[in-house]
Amino acid sequence: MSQNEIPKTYSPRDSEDKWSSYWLENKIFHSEPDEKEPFTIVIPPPNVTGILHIGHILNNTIQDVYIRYKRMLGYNVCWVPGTDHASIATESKVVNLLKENGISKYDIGREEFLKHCWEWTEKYGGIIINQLKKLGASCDWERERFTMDDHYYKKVIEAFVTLYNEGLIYRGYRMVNWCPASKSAISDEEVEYKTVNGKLWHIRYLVEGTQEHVIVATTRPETMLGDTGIAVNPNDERYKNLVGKFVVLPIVGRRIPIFADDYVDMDFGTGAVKVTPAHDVNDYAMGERHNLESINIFNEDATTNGNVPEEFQELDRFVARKKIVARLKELGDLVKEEDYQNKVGYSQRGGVPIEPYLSEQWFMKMDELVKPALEVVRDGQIKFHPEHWIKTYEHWMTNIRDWCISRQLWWGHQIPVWYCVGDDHCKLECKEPIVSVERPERCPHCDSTNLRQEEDVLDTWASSWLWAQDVFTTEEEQNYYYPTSLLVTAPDIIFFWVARMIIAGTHFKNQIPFSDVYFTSLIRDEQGRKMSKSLGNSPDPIDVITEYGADALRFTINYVAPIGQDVLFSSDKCEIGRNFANKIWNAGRFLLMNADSIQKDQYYIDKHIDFTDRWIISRYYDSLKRYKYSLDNFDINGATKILYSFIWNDFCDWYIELAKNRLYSDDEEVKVAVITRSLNLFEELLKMLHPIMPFITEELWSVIAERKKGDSIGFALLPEIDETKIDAKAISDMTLIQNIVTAIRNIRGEMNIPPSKKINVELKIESLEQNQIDYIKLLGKVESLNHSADLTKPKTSASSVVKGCEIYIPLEGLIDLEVERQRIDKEIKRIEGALIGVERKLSNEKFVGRAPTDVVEKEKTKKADWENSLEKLREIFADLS
RNA sequence: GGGUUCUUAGCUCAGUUGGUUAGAGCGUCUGCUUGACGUGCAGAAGGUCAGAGGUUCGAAUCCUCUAGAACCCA
Repeated sequence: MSQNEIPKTYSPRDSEDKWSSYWLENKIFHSEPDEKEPFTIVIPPPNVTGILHIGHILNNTIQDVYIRYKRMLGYNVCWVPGTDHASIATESKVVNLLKENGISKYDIGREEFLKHCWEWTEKYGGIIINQLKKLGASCDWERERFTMDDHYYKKVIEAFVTLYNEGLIYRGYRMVNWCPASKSAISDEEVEYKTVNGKLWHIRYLVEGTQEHVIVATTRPETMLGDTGIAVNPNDERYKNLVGKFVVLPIVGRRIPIFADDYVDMDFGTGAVKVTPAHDVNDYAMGERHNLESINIFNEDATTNGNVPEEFQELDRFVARKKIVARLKELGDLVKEEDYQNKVGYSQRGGVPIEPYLSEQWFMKMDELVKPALEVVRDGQIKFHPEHWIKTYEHWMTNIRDWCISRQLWWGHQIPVWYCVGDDHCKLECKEPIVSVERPERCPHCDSTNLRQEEDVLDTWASSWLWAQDVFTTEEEQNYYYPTSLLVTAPDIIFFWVARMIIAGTHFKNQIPFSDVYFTSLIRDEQGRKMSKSLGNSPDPIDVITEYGADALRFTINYVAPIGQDVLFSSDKCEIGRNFANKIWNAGRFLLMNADSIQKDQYYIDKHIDFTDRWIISRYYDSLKRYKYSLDNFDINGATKILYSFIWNDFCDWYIELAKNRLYSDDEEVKVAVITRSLNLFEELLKMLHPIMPFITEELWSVIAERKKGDSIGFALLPEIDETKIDAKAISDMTLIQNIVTAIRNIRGEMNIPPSKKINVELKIESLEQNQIDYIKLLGKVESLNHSADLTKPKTSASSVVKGCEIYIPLEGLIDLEVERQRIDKEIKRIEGALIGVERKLSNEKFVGRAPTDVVEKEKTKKADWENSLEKLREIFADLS
C-alpha cells in the first residue's frame, strides 16, 4: 500500500460498517461448549421496544471489553444477548396506540390485545439489538433470547408453581402501591420519591355536640371523603378531653371517632391527623388497630367513585382536590393554606403519583428466600465491584418486605392459577386456587370444566430474575455455561434485578448465578444532572457514533468513567477517542508507508537491536502487565489510560520518532530490522487495544499482514508477560536521552529559538555512544554535538543540568542573559526546596532508625543527586553574573 | 431521620498495601506548513490535596470531628 492509498484522517464510518458485517457474516462470536474453560456473560436485557441510551453504551462496552479480553486470553467466551418484554412499558405503549384509534383493550379482549403487543414487539423489537451491533458488541447473536420465548416463559411459570407449592407465594387483600396510569399494582422498588412543592391545608372538623373544633393538616384534602377517624397522640394534653368523642365530616356529614394512637406526631401540623384507612399505609395500620371502616373512594384510574357525594363523583383526584378545597372555603372550614414541600411517591413507569390502594394481589414471601442469597455475597462467593455495594445489598436484603408480584396487565407471564367458576356442584374447597403449569382439565373438587385463569401477569422482574440460568436451554449448555462469570449492570437495579437473580440462583439451583458483579458508573450530563427524556440532555448514542465513531465513543466513555462514581458526559468529549483513533491510524499509516519501500522480514526481528528497541519492549511488557492487572481487577478506566499513554507517549512520541533515524539510514538490513520490529510491536499493541476499540484495530490488523479469510484480531491471543524483557539498563539509557532532549527543547522554547534554527550542543558527560548522539541530534534538532567528560562551559551559553549530564548551548548573540539567569535561578530554587525536605528527613534520627533501609537509601541517593546538580547550577549562575 | 459515596490544577478526573519534587486529558499562553498525524508537534504557566485535630519517623492516602455535594432507603 502506498501513501496516497491511505487517507490522512481515519474515517470510522466505512470501517465500522464493514467490520460489523464481516463479524456477523462469519459468525465470529458464536460459541459452543467445548473443552476450553468458559467465560460467560448474560446481557442485562434491555426493554424490547426501547432504544439505546448512553447508559447502555457504557454498560455494554464494558461487557464487550471483558468478552473480547477473555477471548484473547483463550477462554471459550459466550455473551448471551436478548431483550425483556417490559410488561408495563410495552403495554402502555400499545394501549396508547389503540387509544389513538379509539379502541380500549377491554373492547378487543385479551387475545386480540396480545396480538397487538406482539406486532409492536416485532415492529420495534429489533432496534436496540441492531444498535448494539453498531456499537460492536460481540454477543453470540445466534443465542438471542427474549423473556417471552416459549422456553423461557415456561421456566417462569414453573418457578411460580414451585414457589407456590413450597408455600412461598400467597394471595392477599392488601394495600399496595397502585399506579393509576397503568391501573396496576407495582412493587415498592418501582416507586420513586420526589420532592414536590405542594400545599398543606388546615381543615376544621366540628366536634359533635360541642362548639369545639379539631383542626387537621393534610396535603391531600380530597381524601377527607374517605376519612373514618381522627387520631391524636395519647399524651397530647390539647386533645385529651376529646378522645372518644366524634366529629362530623364537612361535606360528607359522616360521624367519625376521635381516638388516640402513638403513631401520631404531636409536633406535626396541629397534632391531630385525619385517618383514611383505604388510601394511606399508616392510616390503614391505624384503622386495623382501632377497627375503623375502610372506605375506598377511588376507581382504578384514581377517579372518585360512588362512595363519595354525588357532585364529587367521577372526578380525577386532582380535580376533586380543587373542588373540595373550594367547597371547604365556602363552608368556612378551611382554616389555612400554606406552602409545603413534601415527598410524593411516583410510579416509575406511569410517571404519575402512586395511590395507596387496597386490592387482591399475589405476594412472594421473602424472609426465608433472601437468607442464602445474602450469605453468598457476605462470604465472598459473589464479589461486588466496587465492593462497597455489598453494604447497600445487605441493607436491602435485611429490611425486605414481601414482594407484590402480580400486575393488572395482560402483556407478560400470566399467573398460572385457575379458579373454579363451577356450577351447582361446587364445594367449599372449590374456592381454593388451582395452581398448575398446564391448564387443568377440570376442578379437582367438583370436576367442573368451567375454570377461569387468573387475569394478572407477573411483575417483569419475576421473570427476568431467571435470566442468568434459563437463557441456556439444554442441560449440556447449562452445565457448561452456568454459573456465569460476570454480570455488568448499573447500580440502580441492584434490588430489582441483581438481588433477585441471586435469590433465584440460590433457591432454584442452589448455586450462585455469577461470580462477579461489576457495577458501572451512572452517566450524567456536564452539569451533573441525570440523563432524562424530559430534560432532553441525553445525547442519542447513534448520532454520537455517526459523528465520532463507535470506537471513539467506547474509548471515551471508559476514559472518562471513574470507578464507582458518576460520569459527567457530553458528546464533544468523544474528541478524546476520535483523536486517539486518528493518532493510531497515522502511526499505522507511517509504518505501512515505510513497509511499502522496506520489505519486512521476520528473520531480522532480533537483529540490529539497540537500547531504544529494548526500551520500547520494556515499556510494552510493563504496560501489558499493568493493563492485565487493571482489567483483572475491574478497572477499565485504568486500563484505558495505560493504553493511551503507552501508545501515544511512548510508542508515537518517542519510539517512532527515534526509529526515523534508522528508517532513513542507508543500511538496508537495519531498515528491515526496524520496520519488522515496529510492525510486530504495533500488532501487539493493536491486540491490547482491541477489546476497547475493536473496529480500528481490526482494520489495521487486517492490512499490516496477510490474513486468512474469516480471521479476526479477536482470535489472536494476548502474549504472556515476559518480565525478563523489562530491561533496566535500556530504560536508564533511554531516560538519559529523554532528559537531555527535553532539556534542549526546554531551552529552545524558553529562549524562543525556532525549530527551524539548528543549534550546537556541548555535553559534559562520562560517555556517549554514536547512536545516542544521533538520537539527540534528531530530536533536539541539533547541528553539531560535542561531548566529553571534562568539558568546560562555553561562554554565553544556555545551560541545563540533568542527572549525569551537563548541557550547554552556545548562543552567542542570541541569548538574553537576564532570561537565562532567571531560568537557572528558578531551577536552583526548585532543587533547593526539594533538598530541604530530604535533609529534614535524613537529619531526623527517628526516620533513619525506623524507616525501612531501602527508603532511607533512596532518600540518600536523592540528596546526593540534587546536591550535585545544585553545585553545578550554582557555578553556572555565578558565571552568568 | 438512617445508609452509601464524594470534596486533589480554571474544568473533568488519576493517584494500588502510608515513603514521587502530587500526575493526565481538556482549557489557557508561546512557538511550529519538522517527509504519519494541525483530530498534529514542541515548550510553559497553573495545586498550602475542603477545613480542624489525631495516629506515625513520615499522611492526598489511616482515624475523629466540622463544612459542603450527590445518591439510596424511610
